[in-house]
Amino acid sequence: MQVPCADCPIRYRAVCATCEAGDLDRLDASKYYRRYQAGQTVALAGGRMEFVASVVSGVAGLSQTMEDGRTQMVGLLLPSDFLGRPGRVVSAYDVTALSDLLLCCFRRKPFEDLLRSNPRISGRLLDMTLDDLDAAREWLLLLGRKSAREKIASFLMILARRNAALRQADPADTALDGMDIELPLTREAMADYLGLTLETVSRQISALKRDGVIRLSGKRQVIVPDFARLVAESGDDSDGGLPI
Amino acid sequence: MQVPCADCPIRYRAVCATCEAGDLDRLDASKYYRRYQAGQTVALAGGRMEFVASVVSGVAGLSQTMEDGRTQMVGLLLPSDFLGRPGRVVSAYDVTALSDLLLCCFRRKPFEDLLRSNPRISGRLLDMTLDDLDAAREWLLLLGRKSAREKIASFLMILARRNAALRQADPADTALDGMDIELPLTREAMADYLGLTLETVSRQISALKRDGVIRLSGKRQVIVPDFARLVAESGDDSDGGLPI
DNA sequence: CGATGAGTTGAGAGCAATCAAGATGGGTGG
DNA sequence: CCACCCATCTTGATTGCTCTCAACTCATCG
Repeated sequence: MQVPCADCPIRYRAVCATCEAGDLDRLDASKYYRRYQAGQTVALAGGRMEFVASVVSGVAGLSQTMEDGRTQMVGLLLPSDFLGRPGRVVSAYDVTALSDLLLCCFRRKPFEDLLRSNPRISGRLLDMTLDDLDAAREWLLLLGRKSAREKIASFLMILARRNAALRQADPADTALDGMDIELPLTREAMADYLGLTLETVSRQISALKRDGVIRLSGKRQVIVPDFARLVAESGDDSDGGLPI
Repeated sequence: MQVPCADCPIRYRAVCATCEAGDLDRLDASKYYRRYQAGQTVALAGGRMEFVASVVSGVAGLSQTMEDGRTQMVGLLLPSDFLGRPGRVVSAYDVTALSDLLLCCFRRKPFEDLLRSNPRISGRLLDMTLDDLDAAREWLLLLGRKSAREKIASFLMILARRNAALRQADPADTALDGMDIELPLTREAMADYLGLTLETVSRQISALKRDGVIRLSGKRQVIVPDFARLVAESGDDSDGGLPI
């Protein structure tokens, strides 16, 4: 049921990436797995979250809701991403399992002790947080300035790049032609993420399909015949941006 | 010209907040001040930035530009904020002085050595980065879901809260009635920040003034007679959100 | 086989962008 | 001291993209 850290599929990408054998023993001792079904709530904004965790498999979303019900997803956690803020037990966001989700959880106290005593882990967490910040800033550009069509194209690119990174493939654009992308989100979740309505998401996906930028197999499987074309549609610079 | 760390106006809010006397001596030894005039470029995206820094006074903006010229500001650095990413000499963003700006700069090598050897500083930087990430996520909600009017109101709130925090005042809403807010940005810079055009910014400021939510003295000075009213206009929850 | 949730498509409305003039105000030079 | 200039800001008219509201399709599951 629970995999030892040394055999973990996200061993070299998660917060534990820079750990040495001794560190892993301490993590192994204080960790436990938790599963959530698609749609389940992991934590509520303002509620206590007694652990921090790494996403082992599946997708989780962080979202904020306004009084009148408008919601915006503000974080998308894929395998190896870190969930929770050390030193703060109260969650600032709603955390939802967008697909079936497996978390590797650490009780706060031992994890925070480890953070304080182990510069390899705290340094790794700082690096990951800085990456999250860069990703959030990419997202600011997307939400502030991109058209609906560009938003969809950008989102597909992100998923493709993350997929490639997890498969250890070269994330250079040219290597991604013909890749199929599994959409782990409903149209509504995509809309929450992209600052659109689900109807607009649906329309733009249809339009990209009609224009030959993507092909669909089922509702949730996207094939990108020409990745450079997708990049052009996204409005991004030609280079791949920051490494994931 | 250069103030010793112990007398620094941002001593207890910047990256050096948790330093002890000995740490400050090392910082004092490797720091130097740099001034920029409003509008000057501090660094270009893709260019080298040989230092990291704390903002002592003034305002700096981080922004991203798309190929066709659309720009989005992705960070607003006020006094005590940290500029630059340790371990990465190439700037990911354009950095501009939005007003006259004074930076307390640290050469990378000594600062990164200090980060590695001193858990007080690295812990403080992690905390500040997590705060930046929370702020960026607030901004995602603003860009993704708020109306132009709500964006302007939210922006004024942020400035008011930061002002209050710097003056060590209680950032509780009730204490802020009658506060005057100096806008350190042009309408265009505000538009870049809010994902709007400068015309829309101007129109919405006029509308808020017409409706009695704010008063203006000159173009750049805003008076908020009733802070709760401004909060209501911003669409935020009634509580103050996360501390700045 | 009806019920349900997810997704698609259409028609119309509304908000902010765009295009286009003016207004304001601080600084400079005659 | 005044006239002019330029950047900044304001305001108006129109356009266009996305939202809203609504109907319909499709697959899955009791």
